[in-house]
Amino acid sequence: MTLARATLAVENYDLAATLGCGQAFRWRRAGPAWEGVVGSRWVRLRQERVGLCAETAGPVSDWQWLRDYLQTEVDLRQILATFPDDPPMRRSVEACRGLRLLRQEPWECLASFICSSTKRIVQIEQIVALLCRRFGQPLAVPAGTEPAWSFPSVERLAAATEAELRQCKLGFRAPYLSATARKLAAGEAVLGRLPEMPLEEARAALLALPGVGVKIADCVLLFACGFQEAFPVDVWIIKALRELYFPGRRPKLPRLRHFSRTHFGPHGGYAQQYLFHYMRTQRPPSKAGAIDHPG
DNA sequence: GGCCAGGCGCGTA
DNA sequence: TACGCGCATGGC
Repeated sequence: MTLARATLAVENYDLAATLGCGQAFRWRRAGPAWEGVVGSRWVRLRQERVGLCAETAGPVSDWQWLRDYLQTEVDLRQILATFPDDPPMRRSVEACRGLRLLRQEPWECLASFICSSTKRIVQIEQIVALLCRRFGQPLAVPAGTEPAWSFPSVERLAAATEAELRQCKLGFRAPYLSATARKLAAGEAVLGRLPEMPLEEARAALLALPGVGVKIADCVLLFACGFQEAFPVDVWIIKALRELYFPGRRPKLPRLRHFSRTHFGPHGGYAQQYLFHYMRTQRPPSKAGAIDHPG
């Protein structure tokens, strides 16, 4: 089997922050590199001075699919310049200057986040890995590398029983994933059309799917559909906004949602991911209950 | 053993 | 509109 290699030229790119910040769930550290799956290809990535070194099971004549996924052609400085100039935002950007939003495949993103509710990121990664191993297609990988599978298709998960999904540790999320896969398989929504819709229309289409609320819808809009003003509000962001922007005041969720929509600008979702990563890496909870007792 | 995790859906007021 | 609760599962 041939191993295809390329170097994607890019500046201002923090590969570890980008792949490890909880927006995608299929990347693993492998020594100095990261290994994962993009579409139907196994991929190994390594950060180098001139850009990102990429390897896959070849041949590959055109690497645009990977540039699109990694968003290496996006001018990050222009995006960062739109963030609000306040101390929490400056600290968050300083903490991971080259963090990028990926452009993920909508179905994989949607299904992964349906699995995410009240789960830690490590557990979401485990669930997704189990789903891929059980229902995905085996992929070509270099000798000596762990086997890899594609993310299971809508049709395959629609055909899976709830019991089979529960065996992948989905718990109460199993019926949600099953029902959403079946709706999509029946043509009741077309995820590929979401990026061309107005934001509110795309969000409404996602909210019509079982197991999809505002938070998961916004994750799909932001991570897979290119709506960079979509601002997912989860427990980490609630904690971030309360501690960093409203210390000692503990505003309620509707107030925080309004603030998230109005304060962070046209790339608010991008800013959200910086806050999320900052909270998880620089300000991890020192003890249980820290969310309710910021200090 | 209690608490928490990139929530959602449903019942209630 | 805005709570409160149950839902599986695993780590600390």
